[in-house]
Amino acid sequence: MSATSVSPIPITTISELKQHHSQLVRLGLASHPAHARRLLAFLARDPVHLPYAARLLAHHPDPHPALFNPLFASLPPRHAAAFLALMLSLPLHPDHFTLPQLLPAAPLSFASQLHALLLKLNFHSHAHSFNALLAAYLANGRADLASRLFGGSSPSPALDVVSWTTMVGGMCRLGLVDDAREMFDAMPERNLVSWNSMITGYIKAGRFLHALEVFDQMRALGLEGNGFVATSAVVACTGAGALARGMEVHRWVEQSRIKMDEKLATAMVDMYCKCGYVEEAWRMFQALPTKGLTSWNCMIGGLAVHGRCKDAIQLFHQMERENMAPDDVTLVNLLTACAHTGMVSDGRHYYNYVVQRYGIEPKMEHYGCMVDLFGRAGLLDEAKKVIEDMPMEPDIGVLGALFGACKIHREVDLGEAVGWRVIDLDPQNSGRYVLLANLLASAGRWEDVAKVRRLMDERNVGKEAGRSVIEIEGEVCEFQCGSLCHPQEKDIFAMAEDMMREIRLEGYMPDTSDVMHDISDEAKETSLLYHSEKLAIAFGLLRTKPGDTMRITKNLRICRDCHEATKFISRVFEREIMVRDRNRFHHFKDGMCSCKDYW
DNA sequence: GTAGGGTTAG
Repeated sequence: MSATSVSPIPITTISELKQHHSQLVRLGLASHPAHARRLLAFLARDPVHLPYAARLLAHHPDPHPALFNPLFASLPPRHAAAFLALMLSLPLHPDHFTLPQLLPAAPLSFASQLHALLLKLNFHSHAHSFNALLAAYLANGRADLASRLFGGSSPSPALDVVSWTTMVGGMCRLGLVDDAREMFDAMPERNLVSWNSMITGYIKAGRFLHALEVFDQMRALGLEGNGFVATSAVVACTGAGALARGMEVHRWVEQSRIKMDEKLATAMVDMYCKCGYVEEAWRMFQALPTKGLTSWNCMIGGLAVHGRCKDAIQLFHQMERENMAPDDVTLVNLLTACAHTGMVSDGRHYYNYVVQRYGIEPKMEHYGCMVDLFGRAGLLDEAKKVIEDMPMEPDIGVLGALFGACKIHREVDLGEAVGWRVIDLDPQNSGRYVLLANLLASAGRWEDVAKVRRLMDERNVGKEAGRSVIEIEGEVCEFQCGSLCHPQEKDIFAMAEDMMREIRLEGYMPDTSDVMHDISDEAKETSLLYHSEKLAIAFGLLRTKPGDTMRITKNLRICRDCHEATKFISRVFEREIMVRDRNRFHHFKDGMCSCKDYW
């Protein structure tokens, strides 16, 4: 009788399984691989049935690795290890599928046991097993063990392009992007996965310009690329704020045979939003044949960072009309839109509405948004109440939002208390020290400012340097606070000084309240002049003409003084200036900013 | 069946 002659009754409960099993036993079919696999697949779904599965395997007349292998991938490592022990005790040898199934989820100690097994079985030269072991060490944060295995000589491993790519990707994930780059450069052969791994590695490290360099290098070799590489390139442009480069990637995709799938298109929508070209993002979004949840979220979030709160809300309603249910990200984006425009009552309304209507359980980030919404608006008591009433302990982000609000509204007492708490929770984050020092400086408490600075020194927390990127005629230039290394540096400096002199004549007054040094006012003003966005704007003025738009992307938040100065510059020099800071867009035109000074 | 892509407050 053939195995398929028994009609496959659906198995949904354990009693059904037992009935089915006894029927198979009567027919003498219980050991047939296809039936046994089906029984095991059901039993593996719940740990309470594992002893049953173990009995079935232990008494199988002709056990085969193919019966065990599917369990290894579906069971938690602890149970998988028990079944491996059973397998070895039969004794049954693992095959070439066994280790690749076991290794991806293996914690370190299990991985090293499997390493020993790999050597014993002489699977060292089996690329799949060997690469899975490399990946397991990397996944456990052990680049050292992976490197030793990779470079090992006895017995010499079979390295293929996947081994190299596994190392590159794994080291990038561990933050060892420079080591990964060395490996990447040494690769004997690269495929598109390798190129993409290196590009995404730089993206994860926030080194978008390096990511784009690798992308350029790939294209210079005449390689065609695919949707993955294209998406990564677009994401790199998004991170860098490089609109012209992003548009160039867009053209490259259209000229090549790369298919514009939903992920790629959504990445482009995001790129156009975050590079300041919302209209193009909108066109692409509207043209999407199918709009996934992520696409809606991207577009709503894009409107939010541009301060277009009403448009974001309108789009949310359109989303509802098209029967797309929002998720927790949608809610974050909606609340951000409201928070950044001071629309407190709308924020409160949509929070309640979305949570109730769609059954979204408010998470930490939503409480953070609400704290931000109230705090930014100066309703610090409301913000504190959100924290008191939330069902969990506030995390660093929620407290950070409250702290940020204290900084905006110069709430020195509360801010100091929250600031220290936030610093204790995340002592390596330089931004919090700087914020606290600024807050104390604004109250003239120089001794305490010095205390904060000393603590930063003791803990070896460097202040993150301000960096601004400006793209001129497709060329991406980066400026760093306080340092100029550009062929035109003298001209840029002279321009920066001219620029400040001219806007002063128009009424600009330097705002030195954010300078945390106890130095003379003149020295404070000079230190402001070195801010990276001012240098980038000065460079932009040299290279553009009145009526042009400049786009600047910076890594930190724009300071009060730069914000004020840029408003004047936009009017006096007749330029539109878009600045994307860490949080949002500022669109300066005719002496005003799109944020209406609410940020 | 070991390597790679889109959204999220501060």
